Amino acid sequence: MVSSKDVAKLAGVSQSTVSRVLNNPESVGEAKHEKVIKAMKELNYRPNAIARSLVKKQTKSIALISGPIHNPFFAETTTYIVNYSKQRGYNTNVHFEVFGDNTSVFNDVIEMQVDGIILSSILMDDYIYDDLKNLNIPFVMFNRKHNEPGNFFEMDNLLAGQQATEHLLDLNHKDIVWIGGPLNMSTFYGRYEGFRKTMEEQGLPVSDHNTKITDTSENEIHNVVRDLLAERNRPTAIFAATDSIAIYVLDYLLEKGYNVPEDISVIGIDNTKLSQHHSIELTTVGMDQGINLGQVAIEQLINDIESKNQHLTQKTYPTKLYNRSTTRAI
Amino acid sequence: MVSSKDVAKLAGVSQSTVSRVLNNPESVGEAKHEKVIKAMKELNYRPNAIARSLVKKQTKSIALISGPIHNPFFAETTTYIVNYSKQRGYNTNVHFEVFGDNTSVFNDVIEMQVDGIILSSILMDDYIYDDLKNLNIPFVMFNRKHNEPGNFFEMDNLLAGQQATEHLLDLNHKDIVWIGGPLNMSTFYGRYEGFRKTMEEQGLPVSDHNTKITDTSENEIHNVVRDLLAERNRPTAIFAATDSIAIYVLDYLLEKGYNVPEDISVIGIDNTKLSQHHSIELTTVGMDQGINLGQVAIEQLINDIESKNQHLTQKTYPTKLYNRSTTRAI
DNA sequence: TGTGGTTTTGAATACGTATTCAAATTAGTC
DNA sequence: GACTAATTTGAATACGTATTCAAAACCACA
Repeated sequence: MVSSKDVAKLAGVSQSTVSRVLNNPESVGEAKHEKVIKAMKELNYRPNAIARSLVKKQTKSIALISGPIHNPFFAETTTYIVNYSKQRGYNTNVHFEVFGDNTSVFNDVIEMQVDGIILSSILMDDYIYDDLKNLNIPFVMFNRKHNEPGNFFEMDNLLAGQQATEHLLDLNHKDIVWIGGPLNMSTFYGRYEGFRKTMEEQGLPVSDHNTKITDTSENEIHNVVRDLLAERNRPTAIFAATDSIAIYVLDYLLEKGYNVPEDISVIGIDNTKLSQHHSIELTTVGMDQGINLGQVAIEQLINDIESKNQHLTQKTYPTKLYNRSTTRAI
Repeated sequence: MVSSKDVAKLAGVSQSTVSRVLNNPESVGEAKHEKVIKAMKELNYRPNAIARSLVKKQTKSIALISGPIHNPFFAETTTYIVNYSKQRGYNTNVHFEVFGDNTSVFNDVIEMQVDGIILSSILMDDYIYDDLKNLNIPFVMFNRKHNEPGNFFEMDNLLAGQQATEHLLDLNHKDIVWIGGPLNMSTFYGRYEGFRKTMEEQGLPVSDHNTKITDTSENEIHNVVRDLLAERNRPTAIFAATDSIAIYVLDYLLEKGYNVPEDISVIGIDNTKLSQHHSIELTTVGMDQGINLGQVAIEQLINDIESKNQHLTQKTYPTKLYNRSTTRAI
């Protein structure tokens, strides 16, 4: 490990001067400047970011706590977040949520002294929220949010749930099953409430019978669908709370020889890139094209980090139906 | 920022003792131990990982330089790598390759003093290889490799290229177009060579006419396919060098009203999860199910970091055909 | 040549932790 | 109770950088 001291010795200057060449080149004289540069090259010197972080009290890195990237929604946001952060000079520490308990993830993040945190993975009532606030470093939530106020960026989940349900109702479906994740995640909560309210407005019952809570894994989705198909009165439509779930549902239905939408309609939410693929053509609900929640959130986060402004930013984007090929009237 | 000094003061002990409670609890007496623990809780003390890294000369973090995760292959490897590293106590710094020039990515990585590097994104003749070696920290390559020897994990790309080509030849295709990325990436090079050799063994010509080099972006793939379809003699089969490319090709063909495989056959390589989806059923070539290159590579890397063993590990896994629904005889 | 002001430089210090080394305390034995 | 051995503790130092502060060097001008 060659340090700035080594460079200093070789160049015949003090370590301070080496440091200045790096951070304040115009403040050092022509002659020494050249000597230092030459010595750096000769020794192949690389400044130690860890040491710099310690003294400057900023690591130039952020933590991303993301949902699983087999879900194309999170693949898209993660890509944007990592690349944008790099462009702004920040490294990204990526963590994937641990379903059910993110405590250990948060502990890692906190010790790493990141300059900011961007997370999609928080529960509405997550006790971790207080820790996060006490850290006194900027953090933003995207996709999901917490009950307490904070910076967040989300789609209008309630509206999305309504629109998806209305679409199915318009197509005369009555036996609709909602498949989603835990209701203490704001996305699922909103999408479920949209479903429930719209159904009940039409006098249609919503109960355990037609709402299935899962951990959103492929396996469990398949199990749920298998059970559904085994019932005497099969649903005519499935409302998957995310595109990712919808795509698992489709996979299983097709595998078992069902035709979609002839035998059963499927709708998702998110309007991911994959849902648009012409092999899939998933009917879904999503925001205007071009809005990437990861994008707006990371821009906000880095601006917050650098300007230290403290006012909250909360955005809830409207949604609309993308009517494609996996739903039809009965 | 509450430091170990603050804890020490409150507990009435020295900072050394606080440090020992953290790292060597059995070496500190009962009474002081308790006092320290209590003070830590009271102050909500969190050790500063940056400071620890500086003195211990290890950051407990690794860098992943990955191909784009819209390619499901990389989504799968990234997931495994991040989760496994965490389990072994390492944070993962994720970087996505910059097509054409990864210099700035490597600079970031080097300065961050990571304990190891795992990368899929290196060119066969990448000059960065020397820098990497000179760093004297463990690194492993997966998927792609460099000309110089090093730790790597790959599929047998040459074999894969042969098998895909043979499959198409067996189906009587002669007008086959190969679409891939730059040939200085070992994956594309091997897959292309497998294609070229197999074609030429059958006396079929391989030239610019039927080999299309792209940057593998959706846009450019679409452009290539558009041009192909516009030609008087359309190819009867497309050999996409990755599943990701194949899936873009499929999308475009379907969008333009073509039927696959009736109008044109498409084969990929990688056997990604997505290729197995029943909406897609992509014929492809891949390794035995269950082998995740990211998995074997990250296990090796962390073992190398912790044992400092220096012998090379090089694995080239055999491949086989996964005959699904996007190819047929003519 | 001398004065005052400006620029360039280096010594010293801080960041928060782990660790070495020697001092202090405790335990164990007769 | 005295001595030795074992355990527990704290002071000092190191890690590699940025920064403060004062000294040194340079400059312009009379």
